[in-house]
Amino acid sequence: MPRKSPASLSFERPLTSVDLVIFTVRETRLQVLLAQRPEAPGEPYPLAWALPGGFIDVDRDANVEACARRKLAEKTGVASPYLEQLGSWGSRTRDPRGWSTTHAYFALMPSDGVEPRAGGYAAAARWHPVQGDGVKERLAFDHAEILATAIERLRSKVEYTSLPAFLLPEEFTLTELQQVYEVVLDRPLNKSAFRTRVRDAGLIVEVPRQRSGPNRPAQLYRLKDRRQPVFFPRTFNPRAE
Amino acid sequence: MPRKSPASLSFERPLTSVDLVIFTVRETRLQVLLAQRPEAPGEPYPLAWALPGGFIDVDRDANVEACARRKLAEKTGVASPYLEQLGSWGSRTRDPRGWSTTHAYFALMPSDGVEPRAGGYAAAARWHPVQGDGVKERLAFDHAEILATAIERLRSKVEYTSLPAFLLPEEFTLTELQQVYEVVLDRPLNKSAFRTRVRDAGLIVEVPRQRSGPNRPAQLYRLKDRRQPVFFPRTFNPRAE
DNA sequence: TAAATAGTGTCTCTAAGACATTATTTG
DNA sequence: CAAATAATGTCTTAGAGACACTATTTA
Repeated sequence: MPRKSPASLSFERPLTSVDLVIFTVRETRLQVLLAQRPEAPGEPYPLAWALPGGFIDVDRDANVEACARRKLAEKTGVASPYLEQLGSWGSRTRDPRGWSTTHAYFALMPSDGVEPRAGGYAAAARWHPVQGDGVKERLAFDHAEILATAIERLRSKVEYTSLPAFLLPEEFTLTELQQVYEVVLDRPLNKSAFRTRVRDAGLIVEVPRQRSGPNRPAQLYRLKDRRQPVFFPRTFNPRAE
Repeated sequence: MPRKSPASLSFERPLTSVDLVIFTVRETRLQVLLAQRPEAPGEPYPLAWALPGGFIDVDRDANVEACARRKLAEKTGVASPYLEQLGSWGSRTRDPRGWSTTHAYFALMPSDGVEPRAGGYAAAARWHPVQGDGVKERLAFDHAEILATAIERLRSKVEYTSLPAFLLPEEFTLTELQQVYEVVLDRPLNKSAFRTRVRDAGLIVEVPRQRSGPNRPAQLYRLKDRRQPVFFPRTFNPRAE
């Protein structure tokens, strides 16, 4: 039996925030956008790196996802990247200011033309290369755990979905697409198997253009659907989860 | 720029709850545990069926998962079933009492020996058969959406993991295991392929007992690990997500 | 024509699907 | 032995992996 009557709603409420794990690939590395914590009095983890995010504003945000999109636009200026919910975390101890919960989202976007914006209370925002299951810097709150979960989810889904395509600009070659897969998975993939799989899945369409270089030009493609990933019938490596 | 200073923490906080989607298989059907909403004044959706759950108690619950386990034990008496986070929902309108968020978990348990308990403020709790992407009854709040997400997640994971094994009692035959898969997926599976897959995955061990009937007795097995599911190298049906 | 990368073909291997066959119990 | 279900075997097929080979551009 609960000791308090829920009907009264007079009990203490946890803090509620949203955090974003924003991935891109630049310089052939998987990178994540981090914001530096403000130094203002009362702010925990001053100057530490953290996932961009913040408290839900019950007046401005109609729902949690809208809050995530708002913060995403504030940080990156990108209007409609791929966004999916990662999960939620909440405990008495994760924030020194009290019982708090956070709703974590992860976003994938091309790196071209995205310059991190400081904005809000964050002192600075910067791309950080992913190394193993995190970044070099020590993160604020439980953000290392959230980031590790996001990386794990991304790597796992990359085995059997077209997610990495959202890390590329509008038009790309099949080789570029394969390279993004290889960067995220951190292992080489078979070329002909990769191309057959991508073609059979019907997730891309040719555009009437080619990428030129000091070699045979490559056919350019774009995604059929920029919102939803496609699922492949098998994982890449039978050993994978 | 935020209009309010987060440092003060004086802004309004959403309500925070946890909801459970508890699945079992009984009478060869997938069933979900629902609780009836109380009729007390101030309570929304009186007498409607809803997912069991309730507000986080910042004094009793150390974290969100602990809160979920507490509520699970209150409703079913089962101490350690399979439990995984499903996601979170939150909006200004999902609860008439104000901006609210919920952290949804889904649990799998054997039906033997579990009698739903009323407990707490819920008037009654009962197993409801799953039909399609929900149940026959109209659910309170946005619980139909949460339930549909849980069913989708379960069906999807059943294609490539050993999750259904958590719906069975400690000891089971391979035929019983296959039947649970077929109930959840709502389609027949190939017998020899199923057995090869389950054996090769090494998720079960023989117990020195057999199930007798008016026919050849069947070997009994138990799970090697009652906590984590095993991932298969491919989905059952190549057509699946 | 050499360098470089794009793109394809062949052969093998793993595991699922269809379906038949054998095995072991009870009545 | 008949009935019933357990358990296995055979053959086919889809798609990944390894790796060689051909194609097309620029310098």
